[in-house]
Amino acid sequence: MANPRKSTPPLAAQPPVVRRAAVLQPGRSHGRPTQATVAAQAGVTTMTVSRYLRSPGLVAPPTAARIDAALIETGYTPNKSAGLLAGRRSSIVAVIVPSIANSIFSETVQALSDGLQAHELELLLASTNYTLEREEQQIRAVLAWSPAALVVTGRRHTAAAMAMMHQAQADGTPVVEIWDCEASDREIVQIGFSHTLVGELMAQHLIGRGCRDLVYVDSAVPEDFRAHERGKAFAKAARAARVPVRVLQAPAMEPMAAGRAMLRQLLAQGGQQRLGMAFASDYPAAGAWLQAQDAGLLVPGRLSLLGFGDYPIAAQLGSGLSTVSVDRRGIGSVCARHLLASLLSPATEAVSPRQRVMLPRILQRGST
Amino acid sequence: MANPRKSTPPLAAQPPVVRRAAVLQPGRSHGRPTQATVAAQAGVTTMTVSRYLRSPGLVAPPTAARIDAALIETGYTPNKSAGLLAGRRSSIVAVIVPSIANSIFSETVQALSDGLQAHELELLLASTNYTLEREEQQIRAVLAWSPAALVVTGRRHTAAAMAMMHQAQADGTPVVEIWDCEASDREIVQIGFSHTLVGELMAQHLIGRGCRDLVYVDSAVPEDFRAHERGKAFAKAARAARVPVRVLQAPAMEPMAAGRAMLRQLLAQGGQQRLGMAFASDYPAAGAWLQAQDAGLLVPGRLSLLGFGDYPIAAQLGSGLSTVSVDRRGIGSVCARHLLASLLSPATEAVSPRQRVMLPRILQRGST
DNA sequence: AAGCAGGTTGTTAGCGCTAACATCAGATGC
DNA sequence: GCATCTGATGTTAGCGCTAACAACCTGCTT
Repeated sequence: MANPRKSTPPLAAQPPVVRRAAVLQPGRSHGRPTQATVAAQAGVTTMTVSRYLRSPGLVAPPTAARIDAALIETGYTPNKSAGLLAGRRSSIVAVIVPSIANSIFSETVQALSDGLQAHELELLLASTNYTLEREEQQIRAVLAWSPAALVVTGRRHTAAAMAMMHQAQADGTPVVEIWDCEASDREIVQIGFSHTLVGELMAQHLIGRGCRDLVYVDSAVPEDFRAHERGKAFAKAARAARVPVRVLQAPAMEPMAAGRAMLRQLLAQGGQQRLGMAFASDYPAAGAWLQAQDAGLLVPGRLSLLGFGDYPIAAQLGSGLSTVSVDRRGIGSVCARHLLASLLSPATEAVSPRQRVMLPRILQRGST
Repeated sequence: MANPRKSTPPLAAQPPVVRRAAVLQPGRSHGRPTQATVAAQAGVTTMTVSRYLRSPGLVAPPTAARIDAALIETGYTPNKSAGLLAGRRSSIVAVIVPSIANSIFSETVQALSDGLQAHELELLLASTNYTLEREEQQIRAVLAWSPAALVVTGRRHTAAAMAMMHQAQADGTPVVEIWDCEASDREIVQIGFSHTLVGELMAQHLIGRGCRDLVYVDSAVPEDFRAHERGKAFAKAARAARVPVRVLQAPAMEPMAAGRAMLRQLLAQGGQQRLGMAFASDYPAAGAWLQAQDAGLLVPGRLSLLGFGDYPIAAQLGSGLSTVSVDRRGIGSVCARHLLASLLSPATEAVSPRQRVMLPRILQRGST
C-alpha cells in the first residue's frame, strides 16, 4: 500500500502544527477538533485519548503528558452526542415543570441542579405551561436525548405520558414525580407532600383560630391540580366540622392583584361572621393582606388570612402572614440525592422507598 | 462466506413479529426500538423511515401508511444523539443564567423557552450561581452538546469563557449575551439594556423628586456586576449633580429582610435631609417600604423609595412603589426571535444589529 | 425503440466516540 | 530459558442516524 511515487515526501515528516482547518474530508465533518485531532497531535490513537479522558490512570505518565499538551493546543471539546451514542451513558437529567418563571418550582429546580452539578450531570429543562398535553410532548422530546433520569411534576399525566414514563423506567431510567405524594399503587417514585393533607391543615387551623366562615381562593389556572386538590380537601374538612365554606376561583390576573380583588369582592357581599380566607399561594394572600390594611380591616379579628408556600413576603408583611411551609428546596435536593443513589446502584432502586413524604407545617403568624 | 452447514435455516424466513427484546447482538444495543425496528416492521429500509420522519412528502402514501403503523406499533422514539451526530443539526439551545430561582432571569428564560418551543428547539439550562468560574465550566459543558445556539448572561466572562464563545460563534453557532448592552467593540450580539443608564435615571429621578441625601443599596452578591454597575452610575450621576450620595451593600440575607435592615440602620444614623433610597431590586425596596410603614415614616415626604425591576409587588404596596421597569420577558422573546432568524438564515446574522437595546423606564408611583 | 425526466427506494459510508478484544514489550517466576 | 503475567497501547466493530448518491420503475417524449 506504500505510495509508489518516490518523490512523495515521507509521511512521517512532522507537519508543523495540526490546525483546525486541516480537515481530512471536506465532506461531513464540522471542523471542530475531535479525539482524532488530539491523537494525531500526541502521536497516539484515538482510543488512548478516549481512555485518558475517562480514566487517566490507565495511560502511562509520559503519554498522558503528551495528550494533555495536545488537548490544550487543539482546544478539544468532547462531543457528548457521540459519547452517548457509543457508550450509552447519559449525563442529562430531564426535568419537566409546569412553569419555569413560577418561583414555587424554580427553587426546587435550583436545588436539584445544585445537587446534580457536583456529579457532572446537567439539566434539560422543559416547561408545560400547566398543560398535560404539552407535558406529554415535552416528555417525548426529552426522552429522545436518552436522559439518565426523568423528573416530572405531579402525579396527573396523559395516558401516553404515563406509558412513556413506565417504559423509561422499565428501560432502567429512574423516573421521579415531584411535588406530590398521594396515589401509591403505581411504580413511580414520588417526592413531595400530600396536598390533601395541606388542605385539611389549612381548614383546621382557620377553624381553630375561630373562623366561622371559610373561603378557599383557588388558583385561576385550570390545570393547577395541586391547588385544586388543596381546595377540595379544605372544603371537605370544613364541612366535616360543620363550618360554612366556599371555594372561589381567583380572577385570572396577577396573583397579588387577584388576592386584593377577591377580598374586595367578598367584603362587598357583606357577612358578619369572622371570615377565614385560605389561598392557593402566599401571593394572593399577601394581596389580600395589603387590601385589608388599606381598608382598615382588623386582621385577624374580622378577617384571618392564610397563605401557602412560605415565600419571603409572608414573613415581611407587618406582623406576618400565616402560611403553610413546604420544603421547596428540599424536594429538589432529596430528588437529586435519590437520583444519584439510583444511578450509582441501579439494583437498589427497586428496594428504596417508593415515596419520600415531606411534611407541610402551618406557620402561625399575625394574620390568623 | 456462506455458512457451509446445510442444515442452517434460511435467513429469509420471516420471523413472526419483531419484538422489543429480539435484539440481534446481545452486545451494545440497549433494547429500545430504533429506525431499524420500524423499518423491519414496515418492510422498508431505515433510510426510508428516516426520510419519512424528516420529510414525509418524499415517500409514497402507501409506504407512509405502513411506516406510520410500524411507528405506533413499535413505540419508536427517535435518538437525538444519533441524529445530531449524523446530521449535525442541533435542536438544543444552551442558556446560562446566574440563577434559576431568581425570578429576574426565570421570566426571561420562560419567554425564551416559549419562543423556541414552537420551532421544536429545547432548552439546556445551566446556572452559574453568580460565579464567573462556574460560568466557564458551564459553557464548556453545554458546548459539548453542540447546541444550535448559546445564550449567556451579561458581558463579563473569564478569558477562557470568552474564547469559547468566540470559537463557537466562528463555528457558526449564534451566541447572545442577554441582560446587558454596553461594550460594543466585541462581536457578540447583546440583547438587554444599559445598566449605567438605569443608575443615572434612578439618581435623576430621586433628585428631581427633591431628595437631597441619596443612598444606593447594592446587591450583597459579589458577582452581581449589573447591580454594582447601576450603583456606580447612580453615584456618579448624583455627584455630578452635587448631591451627597452613598453606596451601601445590603446585608447578606433574604432580600426583603435586607431592605428592612438597611432602612433601620440608616434611620438609626439620623440625618434630617429628605432621604432618597434606590435599591438593586424591588424586593429590598419593598422590605424598606414595609419597614417605613411600620415605623410610621412619611413616604415620600421624609423618605423616597425607588426599586428596580417592576415586580408585581411594586404595584401592590399601598400607593405603589416607584421602580424601574425593564422588559424581562421581552429580552427572552427578542432573543428567541433573534436566534430563530439567525438559525434559519445564518448569512444575515453578521449583518443584523449587534445590539438590541431595550429602554428602561422609571415608573413613578406613590413612594417617590 | 431508445431515451429521458421524475418520483421512489436502496446502498454505502461515515458522524465521533467507546466496548471488547488483540497485541506487544518488558518484568517475573521457576 | 521459556512460559506467564502485567501494563500500555492498538484494532476492530459498532452505537443510531443521515448525506450523498445509485438504482430502479414508471410514463412520456422523440
